[in-house]
Amino acid sequence: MSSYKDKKVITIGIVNELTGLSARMIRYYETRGLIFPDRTPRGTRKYSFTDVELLMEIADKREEGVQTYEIKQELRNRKKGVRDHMIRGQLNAQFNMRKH
Amino acid sequence: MSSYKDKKVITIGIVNELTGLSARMIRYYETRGLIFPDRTPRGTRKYSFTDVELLMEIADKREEGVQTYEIKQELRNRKKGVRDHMIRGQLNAQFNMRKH
DNA sequence: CGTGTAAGGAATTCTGACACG
DNA sequence: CGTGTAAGGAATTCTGACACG
Repeated sequence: MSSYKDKKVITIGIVNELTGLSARMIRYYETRGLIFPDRTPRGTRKYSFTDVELLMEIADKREEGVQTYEIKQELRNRKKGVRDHMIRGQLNAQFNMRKH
Repeated sequence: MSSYKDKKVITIGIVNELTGLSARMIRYYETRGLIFPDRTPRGTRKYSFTDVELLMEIADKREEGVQTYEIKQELRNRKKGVRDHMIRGQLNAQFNMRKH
């Protein structure tokens, strides 16, 4: 299910190059619960390409004036959407099993 | 044609974690022409997942006692294989165009 | 040939805080 | 609330070189 896109291997400086967001902003979005980098043994943050994409979405929202808290709500709902989708998938699988 | 796998965004420390190869070895394989990282503006090396995979292959070859020069030959031939494959693809495309 | 290591410097990252608003 | 910045320290990376073999 996961792949290179989800491997957390990008340091904050590179994320800055990729997204245009300052390290300060990137760290702040973490304290606000929008993003969850891994850490190396000594604490350096590591991000995935998925994280980078999310940060770019966050940047867009912020430019529209959306506050971090609201963005967090949206992300929460989106996750719920994914969960529902997976549950629906499971139910369908069970249904199909009984059908045959 | 390219994707996340080919984006050069991984620093040498992370590559070390991922491959188990020492920074010294990783740099050495570069001087031997086996691997070609990008650089940040100030010279820090950046690798792709493809590079990481290649380094693991190189590590295997080295364990078998294959010298870097020989590994380079193999890589050269492999590239040639890719080129031929692409040329063949183009020829086939032209052939098929005339067929119809 | 391939890799380790000590050396010295430059650039990176981290945290907590003050600033503005 | 969101972001910049100066501060001080710790960890990273870089290059050129000596070592062994």
